Amino acid sequence: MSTGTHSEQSLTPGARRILDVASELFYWRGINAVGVDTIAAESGVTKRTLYDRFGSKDNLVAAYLNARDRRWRDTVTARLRDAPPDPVARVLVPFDALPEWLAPSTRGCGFSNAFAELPDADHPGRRIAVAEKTWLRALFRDLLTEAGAADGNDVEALATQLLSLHEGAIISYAVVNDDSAVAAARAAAKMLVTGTLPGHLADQPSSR
Amino acid sequence: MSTGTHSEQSLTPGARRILDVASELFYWRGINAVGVDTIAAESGVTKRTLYDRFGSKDNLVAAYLNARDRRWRDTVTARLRDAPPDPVARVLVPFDALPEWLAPSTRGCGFSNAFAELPDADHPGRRIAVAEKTWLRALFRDLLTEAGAADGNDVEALATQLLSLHEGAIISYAVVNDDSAVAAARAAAKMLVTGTLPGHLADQPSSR
DNA sequence: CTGTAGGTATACAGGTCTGTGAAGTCAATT
DNA sequence: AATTGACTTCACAGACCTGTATACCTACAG
Repeated sequence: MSTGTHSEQSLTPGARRILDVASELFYWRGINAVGVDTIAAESGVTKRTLYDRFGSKDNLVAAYLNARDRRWRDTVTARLRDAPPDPVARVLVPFDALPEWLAPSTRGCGFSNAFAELPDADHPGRRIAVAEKTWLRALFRDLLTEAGAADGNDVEALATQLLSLHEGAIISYAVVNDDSAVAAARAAAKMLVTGTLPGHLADQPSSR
Repeated sequence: MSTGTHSEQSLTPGARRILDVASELFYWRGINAVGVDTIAAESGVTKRTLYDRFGSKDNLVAAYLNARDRRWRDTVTARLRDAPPDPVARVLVPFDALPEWLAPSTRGCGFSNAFAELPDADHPGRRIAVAEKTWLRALFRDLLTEAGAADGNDVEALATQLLSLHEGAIISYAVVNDDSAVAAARAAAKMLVTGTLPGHLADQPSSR
């Protein structure tokens, strides 16, 4: 029992600190490079407490990715809520959220990194990483549909293209250290969207 | 001495086997998840030999990435050599090389993965990963220039966009398991290139 | 007053990690 | 005949890994 199912804010103070410290260390040093001893020590907590709260390192990794996933989705949906109604602009919202999300980081995307570190398809952490990208792709698809794209191959292909641009921008930014990567990817995304959508300005609420 | 500087084909049979095995294991299981004991055993070689040939695990990691980098660059340049002279098609060659390069893999890009696993900026392996992406971006820039793009911001931004599409396609393919990701990214790249280049068909050998 | 939850401290089991040391084998070159 | 390169076997250091066990402390709720 213990953790995993609820995963809510029902964390004890110690567990909260453990998760915060673990998140920081997992992201910056890598999941496999950080041991539970370090996490416990850095949290001001004994290893016993860590295992009482989280059960295993794998669970802690999953909790880290889950929390990160929720933060990311909340960030995007909040920006969508406050975004202007222009449908094309809304499609680009995930790109607008990126600079703040990536901050100064040279560490790239925590989910892609986790994917790289967890080859086991059954690892709960890997599943969360996959779910995050799947969610983002679905979000692009939905936003495109709202923007008046006809259902069909075009929407699917365009959603994939936007996802690729998005993920690739993070890599270009982190690996090649290209500060303009996100803005460039956003511009490319805009071009693709306006170039593919049928009503090129899509002002009227679609043809349905 | 020993390894690192020459890095050529001057490998002893044992070293060759070690490098082959290590490459396979590092790619599929992750660098930090594979120990030298496993590599030595799987190579039919003692740990002593491994250290005599490569000096350290970090060196072996660097050798792995170096070899992979060379294979990738050779693949792309060979395809460029055999490619038709159409300048736009030549820009897309790295995308055409992807399906064969990624094969059935669900493990994504070995360099991005290494980047995720090696947070230390001084690690020789990380440098190689960065160099690979930097090279690809420069290649896109050069191919765009040959395609008649005017020097300036456009070329730089477009090169970044192509790199992002390229890297993102690998992630979409590996993480989301989207088989069409590479083709979609290629189509997007084509759209961006033809939409941005001045001479929209760029048939004449540029304006210089 | 008696549990229970959330801790603490310490020790340890059983393993794996990278890396080295000492001594020796075998084949090819010089 | 001597040397060198490639390699083996075995042992070991010293650190780190995940995970558990024993025992105690404190605050609070029924």
